[in-house]
Amino acid sequence: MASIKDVASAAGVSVATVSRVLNGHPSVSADARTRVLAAVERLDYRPNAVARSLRTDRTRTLGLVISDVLNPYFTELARSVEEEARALGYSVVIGNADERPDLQDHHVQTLLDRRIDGLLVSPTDGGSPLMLEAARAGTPMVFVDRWIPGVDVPVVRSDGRAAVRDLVAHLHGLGHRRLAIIAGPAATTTGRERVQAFREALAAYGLDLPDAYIGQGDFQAESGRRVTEGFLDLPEPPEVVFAADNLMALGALDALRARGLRVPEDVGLAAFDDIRWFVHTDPPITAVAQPTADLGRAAVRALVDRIGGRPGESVTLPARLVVRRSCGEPAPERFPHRSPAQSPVRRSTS
Amino acid sequence: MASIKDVASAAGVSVATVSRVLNGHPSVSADARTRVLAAVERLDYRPNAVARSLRTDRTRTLGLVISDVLNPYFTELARSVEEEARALGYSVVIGNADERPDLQDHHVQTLLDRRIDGLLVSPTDGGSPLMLEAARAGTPMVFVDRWIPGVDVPVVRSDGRAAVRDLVAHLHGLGHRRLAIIAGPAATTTGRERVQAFREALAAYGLDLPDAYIGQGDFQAESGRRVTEGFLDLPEPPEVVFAADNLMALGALDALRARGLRVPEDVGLAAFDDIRWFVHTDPPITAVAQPTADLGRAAVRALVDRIGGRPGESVTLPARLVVRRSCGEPAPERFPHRSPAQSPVRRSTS
DNA sequence: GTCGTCGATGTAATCGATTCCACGAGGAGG
DNA sequence: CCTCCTCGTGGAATCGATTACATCGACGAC
Repeated sequence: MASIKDVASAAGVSVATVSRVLNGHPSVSADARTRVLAAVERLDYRPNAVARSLRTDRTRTLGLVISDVLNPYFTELARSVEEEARALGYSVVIGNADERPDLQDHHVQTLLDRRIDGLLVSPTDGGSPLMLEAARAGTPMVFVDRWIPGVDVPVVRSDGRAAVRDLVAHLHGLGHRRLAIIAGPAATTTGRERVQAFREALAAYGLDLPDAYIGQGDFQAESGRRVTEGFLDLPEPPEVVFAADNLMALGALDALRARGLRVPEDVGLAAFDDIRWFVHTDPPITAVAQPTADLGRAAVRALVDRIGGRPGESVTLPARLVVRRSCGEPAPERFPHRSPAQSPVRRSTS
Repeated sequence: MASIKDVASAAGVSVATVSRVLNGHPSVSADARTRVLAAVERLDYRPNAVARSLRTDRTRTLGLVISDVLNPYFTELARSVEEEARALGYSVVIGNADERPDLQDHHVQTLLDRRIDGLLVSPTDGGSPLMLEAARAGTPMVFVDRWIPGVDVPVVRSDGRAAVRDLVAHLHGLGHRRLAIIAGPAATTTGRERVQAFREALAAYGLDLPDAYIGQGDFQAESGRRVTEGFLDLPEPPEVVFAADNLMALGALDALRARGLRVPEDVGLAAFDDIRWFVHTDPPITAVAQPTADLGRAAVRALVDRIGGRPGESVTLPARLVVRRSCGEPAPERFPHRSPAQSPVRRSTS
């Protein structure tokens, strides 16, 4: 592959002049410029980004470490991050942690070794020494979705409390009283917060959240299935199960189906994180929707600010409730001609 | 950040010795080795991958350009690619083309500029000059899922012909005769092949595939919706719609619902590419499942072979049909406890 | 006419690693 | 005792860019 030297000799100038032309430096004669550009064209020359990065100490690359690529929420986040980054002249390298702290550290380490300009992380745990150290060492960093408390790093996330209150109001209005939650890992902020928001919302209706109705999941489908089975084995199973992410909702649905239970007649189901497929599941699933793409964009802007030496602001955007049929209430506008005979009927499950 | 020089002076040796220790070169004294390792530890030293790559001309990075991150098929592919690559000591940089040739070229160019060791591509079109040139210039390259004919590059893909034959047999057995397909872009191999396989399978049953029953989609949900609406407006709409990927199936489902049609009673639906949610859609969707993770692994192995100077073999794995209820046949084993009263009841929704 | 300024250009240092080559010490073999 | 290897080590070149500094010619001001 042609190097800057080849271009220089082909154009009859020095490498300095070639570099000036390529970087838009003003003091280059028109003649030299055209000769250089012609040589570049002729040789199909492309600057070696590796060499350039070594010299300038900037890679124009952002690292994004997400918790799980198979989760549509993160995939949408990744897409908006890449889009915004591209608009700002950066590339994005994605690392998938698969909800495993060791894999997360592997990717963080690899990205730091590659000297990325900044790091966007949705931590899978309470904070690895590696990440804390990187933050302290001054690596430009921004947390997105999840964060690590006590670290001085901007956080871009969504606040689901209002939406969870709306959800509980909705469930309460439908007559449900025994509400359970499939929680995410306690090591994650979103794992804790969603339980907390749910508990507070229940309290506002004088409802309790007993320990038996808090199932410990790990944001993966299999844990949703396992926890749901536990709920169903209780002497008094919950009337509605609220999954703290969409994959655990999928697992919950698997478990309910395996037992031949109907949703919402036998057990209601709701999820945190909305995805397109929820419209077409049987039944359509009521969910708390985050403004995912906005989060991604805001996170990139905050990170690029940090890279540029500016402070980089934390952002919190509200989530909203999307009511569908999985908790009992029909969504009439989607099925305008549905007769009363088809409305959900409450029946015993055991 | 500490450099190799800092380590050298801290350990009282030359940079050459530090480099030898770090790279496991045999001729280093035990004494020097321990001093170097101690200094590395103390300074938290990590080799600068950028500098190393410049010198060695190897980045230990693979580029993966996929057609659409929002498509669960590609996301699963990306995951298995990263996993296998990591096992072989490589990192993966993903570029999302969003089914746009210009974006695809942008990512290919960026990856080449970064001097990735090899490129894994699922081309969105018939072959950009850029990619053809890169292949000709000797960049180690492997096509996965889709490919560009006439280029001497290994292809790792899945053959859906047998599964499509099984699908048509299934549909024919259910009494369906008017079968339509939502095709992918004609510029992609998968776009063409799936239509071709469908047509051949139909021919085996003496069925025709009229032009009116071939809708031109672009592998995105919106096109599935649009094409399906066109089908429904025909004087004689098809009995079953076969979507050439899962996103177009989603769009088709949207369109069918918007018209108040029932699946499969009014119109059947099948899809190429199976995803977990298809089990829980209303109704569960019959699909052709690719061995996605195997494809990803095989592609990485082929690419790493190429990088190592070995030939790198093309691989074709068979897809298989997964029958669910969306074309008319119930899958009883999935709902073992369902009583007759709870069986799907045929009712009008409109 | 001389001097200072400015624009265009080239030379060379530099980034942080790897690696070729030379060199000295020490041991084996004659 | 001398020669020849081998081993451990350091010096310096190198990868491909950017950029500080020096140089040189032309031109305007005095």
